[in-house]
Formats: sequence, C-alpha cells, structure tokens
Amino acid sequence: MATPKTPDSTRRSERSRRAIFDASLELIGEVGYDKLTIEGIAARAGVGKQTIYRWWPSKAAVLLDAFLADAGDEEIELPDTGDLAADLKAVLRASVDEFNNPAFEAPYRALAVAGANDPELSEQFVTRLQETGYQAYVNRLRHAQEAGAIAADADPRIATEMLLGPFFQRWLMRSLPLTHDFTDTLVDMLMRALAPR
Amino acid sequence: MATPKTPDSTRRSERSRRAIFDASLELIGEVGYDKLTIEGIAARAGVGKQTIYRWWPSKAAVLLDAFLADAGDEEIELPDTGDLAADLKAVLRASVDEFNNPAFEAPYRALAVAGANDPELSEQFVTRLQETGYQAYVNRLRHAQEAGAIAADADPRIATEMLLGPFFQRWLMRSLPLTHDFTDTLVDMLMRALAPR
Amino acid sequence: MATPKTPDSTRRSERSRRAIFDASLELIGEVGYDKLTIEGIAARAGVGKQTIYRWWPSKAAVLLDAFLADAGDEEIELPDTGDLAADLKAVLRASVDEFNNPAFEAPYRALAVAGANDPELSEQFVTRLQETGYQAYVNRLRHAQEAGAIAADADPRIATEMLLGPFFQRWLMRSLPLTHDFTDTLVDMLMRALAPR
Amino acid sequence: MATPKTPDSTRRSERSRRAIFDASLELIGEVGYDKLTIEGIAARAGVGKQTIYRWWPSKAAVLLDAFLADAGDEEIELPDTGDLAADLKAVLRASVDEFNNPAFEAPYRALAVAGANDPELSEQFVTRLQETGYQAYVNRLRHAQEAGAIAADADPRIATEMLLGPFFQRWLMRSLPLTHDFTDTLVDMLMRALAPR
DNA sequence: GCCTAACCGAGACGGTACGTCTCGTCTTTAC
DNA sequence: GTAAAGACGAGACGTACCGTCTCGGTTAGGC
Repeated sequence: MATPKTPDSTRRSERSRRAIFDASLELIGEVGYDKLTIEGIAARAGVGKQTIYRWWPSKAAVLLDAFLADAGDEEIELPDTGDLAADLKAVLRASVDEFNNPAFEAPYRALAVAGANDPELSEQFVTRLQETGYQAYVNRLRHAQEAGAIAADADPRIATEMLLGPFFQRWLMRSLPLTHDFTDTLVDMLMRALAPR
Repeated sequence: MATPKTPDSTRRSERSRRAIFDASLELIGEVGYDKLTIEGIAARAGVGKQTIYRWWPSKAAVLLDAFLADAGDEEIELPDTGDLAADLKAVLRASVDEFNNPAFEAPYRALAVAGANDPELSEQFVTRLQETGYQAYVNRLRHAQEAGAIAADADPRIATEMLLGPFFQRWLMRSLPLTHDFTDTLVDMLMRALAPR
Repeated sequence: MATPKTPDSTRRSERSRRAIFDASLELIGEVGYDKLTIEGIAARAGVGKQTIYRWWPSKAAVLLDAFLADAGDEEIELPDTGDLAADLKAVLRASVDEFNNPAFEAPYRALAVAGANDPELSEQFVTRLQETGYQAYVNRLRHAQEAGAIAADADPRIATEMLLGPFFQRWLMRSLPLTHDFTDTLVDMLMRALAPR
Repeated sequence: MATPKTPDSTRRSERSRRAIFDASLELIGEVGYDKLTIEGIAARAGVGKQTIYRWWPSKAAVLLDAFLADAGDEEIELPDTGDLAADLKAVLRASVDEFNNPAFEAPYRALAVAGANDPELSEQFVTRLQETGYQAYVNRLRHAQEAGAIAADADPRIATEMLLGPFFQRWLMRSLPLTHDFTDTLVDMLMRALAPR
C-alpha cells in the first residue's frame, strides 16, 4: 500500500477502506480530478474526514491505492507466440482500447497528472503502475533477443520506450488520436530498428 | 494569443498585461503550479483580480500566454548540416539541457499538466507550444527523405514521435533521468529504423 | 439643489439628469436602498458612471435630489378651519396614508436611514425634507396660540415633536401599525396638554 | 439570542463567540456601521469568516447579539418615588446622557438604522432592545394610574410614545440637540395631558 | 460657421468585500 | 475506544461595486 503511516494497524476498518476506494473511483469519473475533494470522498463514503487523513497524505494517494486495489499489483506477462511483431501489435491494440475506455482512463490520467506535478507521487505512480507494464515489454524483447530474433546490441529498455513513449504521449496530451493503425506503425518502425544485422 | 475575449480591445493596459506575465512566471518558479493563485498573481503584479478575470478564463490560460510572450511564437528550424544523425543529436542535447533547467521546466511542466487535465487547454498547449517543435523535426526529416538519406516509405511524423515521445515521457513522469546519452541512443535507434533499404 | 459642484453649468445635460432621477426612484423601489448602486443607476439611466460622480457625491445625494425633484421644495401650509384638533387629525390622517404608500415610503425611508447614518446627510434630510413639514405644524399651533385656543406658555415646537415623533417612530421602526386611530389619539392627548388654563 | 440557526449546538466555540462580539463592538466604534465588515470582524477576532457566516445571517445580526450580550436581556424597572414627574425626568436625563455617549450610541444607532432598512431585523430590534425600555415606562404609568395620580382614561402606551418618540427622533435624525431641558419639558407637557380630570 | 472646450457614453483599471468552498486540524458525541 | 460528525482558522474562489481614469464622439458657445 502507498500508506506511509502505520500500515500494520489492525484497528483499521476494512469496511471504511473499501467505501473510500469505491467513493474515490466513482467521484473521479463523475467530477474529474480537480473537483475531487477529500470532503466529497468522505461524504460519499459515509466516513469522517479524519479517517481519510489518518491513513493517506493526499487525495492522489487515496486514488492510487483505490486504483491498485481494483487493478491488482500482479505481474504482467506479454504473449510469446514466436512472432514478436504480432505479439506487440496485439498487446498494443488491447492497450489502445483500454486507454480509450473512460472508466479506465479517468483515474489513470488523474494519477499520471498528479504524478507529473508531484515528484514524490510520480515515483509511486511510475514504480507501482507504469513500470509493471514496461517491464513486460522489456522481458518479451529480451526473450526475442536471446532467441536471436532481434539485434544483440539493441537496448530492450530503449526499444520499449520508443513504443510506449509515443503511445503515452498521444494519449496524455491528446495530440493525435490513439488508434490501432498508429500502434501497428510504431511496431513496424521498431522492428526495422531492431532487425539483426 | 489564447485570450478568447475581445483580444482586439484597444483599451487594454499593456503595462498590466506585462506585469501579470512577469508575476506569473516568477510565482510559478517560487511556489509551483498548485499553489499558484489568481489572487497571488494579481497581488504580485499590482493589479486588480478583475483585470485577470476579464482577459483570461483560468490561471492556466494566463500562464500559457505568459510563457508564449517570453518564448515567442516564431517558427523553429532545425540545423541541416547534411548529417541527419548529428543534427538530431545536437538539437536533442540542447533540449535535454533546456528541460533540465528549472526556469524553463517549471512553467512548461505546469502547462503540460494543466493540458493533460483539461481537453480545451491541451489543444492550446499542443498546437501553440508543442506542435511548433514537432513540425521542425518533421520538416528536417522530410528534407532528408527528399535527399534520399532515409527510407522513402517512412513516416516522418511517426519517426518524430518515436524520438520526442520517449523524451517527453521521461521528463514528465521522471521515470528515468533525461541525459545526452539517452537522446543519442534514441537517435541511433531511429537511424536504423529509417535506413534506406 | 444638493449638488455642491458647479450647479450653474449650462453645459449639463438635462436629459441625463432626468434619466438618473427616474432610474434612482425606480430602482429604490425595486431593490431597496442597500442594493441600490451607482453602477445600477448609470446602467438603467443609460448614462456613464462619471456623469453621476461628476454631479453628486453619493447615492444618497442623488436620491435626495431625485426625491425633491418629484416632491418639490414648496412651502407647505396646514388648513386652518378654526378647529385645531380637527385640522391636525385631518392632516395626520393624510400623512398616515402617504407613509403607508410604498411608492412614497421607499425613497423617503431610504433617505431617513441614510441620514441617520451620515451626519452630513442628515442635515440635508432634516432641513430640506423634514423641517418643511414640522414648520407647518409649528405655524398652525402658533396661530392657535395667538387666537388663545391653546395655552400661552406651551412651546409649539415641542408640541409638534410630541405629535410627529411618535408618528415617525412607529413608521420608521415598524414598532406598531400606523393608523388613523393612532394619530387621532395622539391629537386628543396633545389637546389636553395644550388646553388653556 | 438572534441566531436563527441551531442555537442549541453544544459544539459551538464560546471563545470564538466572545471574540466576535468584542471585535464587533470595537470596530463599530472605530469605523462605523457602513465600514464594518464581516471580514474585518473575523480578522480582528482571529476567527475564520465561515465561523461568522455559520451562526449569523448578517453583520446586523452579529451586532445585535453582541450588543445584547453586553446589555443583557434583563427586565428593566423605573424608580417609583411616588412623584411620577420627577421619576420620569430622572430616568430620561440618564437616557439623554447614555445616548450622548459614543460607546453606547454607535452600536445602538447602527442597529436602529439596520432595523429601519430591514423589516426582519427591525422586529428583532424592537422586541429585544426597544420594547424592554418602553414596557418599563408603560408599567410605571399604569402604577400611577392605579394610584389615581393620572387620568383613568389615558393610554399608558400612547403616553410613553409621546415621551420616547420625540426623544428617539431627535437623537436619530439629529434634528435638534438632546438635552435635559428637552426631556424635562416633554415630561411637563405629558403631565398636563395626563392630569386627572 | 468654425473651434475648442466641456460633457457625454462607455468601460478598463486598482481595490475591497462579498458569501462560498475546501483545506487540514481539533473536539465532541454516540455507539 | 474508535470513528462519525462537524466546528474551527485559514485562505482562494469568482463576482459585484467602488471611485478614478482614459478614451473617442457629440454638442454648444465664443470668436
């Protein structure tokens, strides 16, 4: 958990914890991050404000925990059919759909934004939410590299960033629409760069 | 200008406009975006609050105009020495330094974050601030393409996103440090992808 | 006129002056004194704010002039039928009706209140509005005194105050309703006090 | 108390209540009613604005409670030496002094004025502040009436108004100075009117 | 019959206060 | 004995007016 305060407390009310998470995710979808308030969460959850302040340092921390409680911290693994390009395209297409789904996008965007503002939170966001995804790509690429499918001197981490950086950028800043075509093209470009020589 | 309200008014006080811009940029550096307030800007600028509300719809809009008044809207052009990789590396290294400079980074990050939250603002941010830079890369790549230095079937726009997406992503989320080495590697990877076949 | 500033100017726009008076009297009835604003008067009158500030020092001064422009400054005289009590009762009954009429009462009350607050204005209110009425009573009583109808040692001024003080008090503070019965009783009481001995 | 909102709340801070009353009475004396602001009271009292808005609907309501907290709601009784005229003169002389004392007059005038403007408040002012005094006179006069000292058919209420109306009127509108002589004369006049027949 | 000054409408300006909202802390009550 | 309920000091929000200050555009004498 993100809670830096006595995470071991056994006195803590699980009922309240769930109610706070539910209220947070409901409200973030209804009013957006800026108008999400601790008071509002407490009221919706039927909980005293102090109960929130006792366990979380900010609304972003509440939201992060709420989001993770839903999403789970479990390890992610990319499919490995032997066809790297196909695997990457499939996963990215799924991600496009996910990031175009308001129910997912609202809290995730809120957390990304909160992280961009606050270094302390961004560390949490990156390691607990974003890095899991990145690592899955890095692992898949390393496998391909071990199998000789891609150049031995390529850095899987950089390659991953060249895939997900443009993806994330389009999504976050809405600079251009996030489509399957777009991610397919990204993969094609990347495959050229990674081709063994 | 971002001012949606009668930007042609000749009655407007240029003195106040400048004072508001100066105050905004000073304060964003001193207290950060979240604690930047209209009230604070007005006080620092020696200006009535209404004078700000009269001309801008939000503190983000003020900041955007302030930033642009400093940066200027002028067209940017990338150097063209004939050596594409070297040119890209040089420009990206300069950008790395710029984005590591607090005086530049504070307002730019504030605007990026505000844009990520607010679709209306993100359109402004992207077209007026970000797109200028992107277009310069696209132009430079198109030149190289016309000269036969890179593959004819590559999309300069996507190529640019594969350079700047990872850059922006590292900077915004602080996932990993933004270094010259990093951008050099990005360029090297991209050159492989763009190599004529 | 109450205007302390160059009242002789021939350049002054009579049209604006009238429009300001009309707007003031309309607005005082619609929104009350507290919510009567110079801006509101100017807007309703289709006049620049400066035109009001040029000629009057305060909204109370505007209202006083507006009220007097309607009411006129003319001398008032009480009827003299020879029957003092009957004359007083008749006049007071008429006043009761007048002070129960909203169109008259709103601006008059506003001015009384403004006067109660501001010594400078109260002098204007008393001498230009109230004293005219008082003097008419004093004159009528003095006549009666000269005719031997009331005690020679009675002070007509004090007698007038004993009539109009209770009247004004009930009206201003709404302590009890202002009725014909009430003023009749006041006159009866006063007549006892004034009976020659 | 004038507080129309849950006056029974036990959660309320007595310390803040007192501080607000003190600040109100200090400020009304220093700056007058028009320049008395909720913001100013809060600042002087070291209290949040909301704490005032939570418990009172207007600055006039605050001031009324503040004044009553000082003055107390206790029953007042006029002296009864057997000599009605002397008793009335003594009490009225004391009142003259009181109403000529700035520390008393500032808040009382402010409340009278506020009451004159606002029917809802005037009811409060009259019943809670003014009526107490009036009743004392009415009681004293009734005693005298029962003792046969004044005419049996005189209305004590009207008699009281004939005493206090002129008094209040002179004071409020500053039409003429409020002196011992004046009130003595009023009593003398009244005694003639009340003489048994 | 023009010139020029004052007045006019309009409305931006630096301010102040409004009444509301939310913050994060502190206190009381009831379960 | 904990947690809901909510009062508290603090302070920003966005609005309404204040009284002052330009702006051009009439408008009316004095020349």
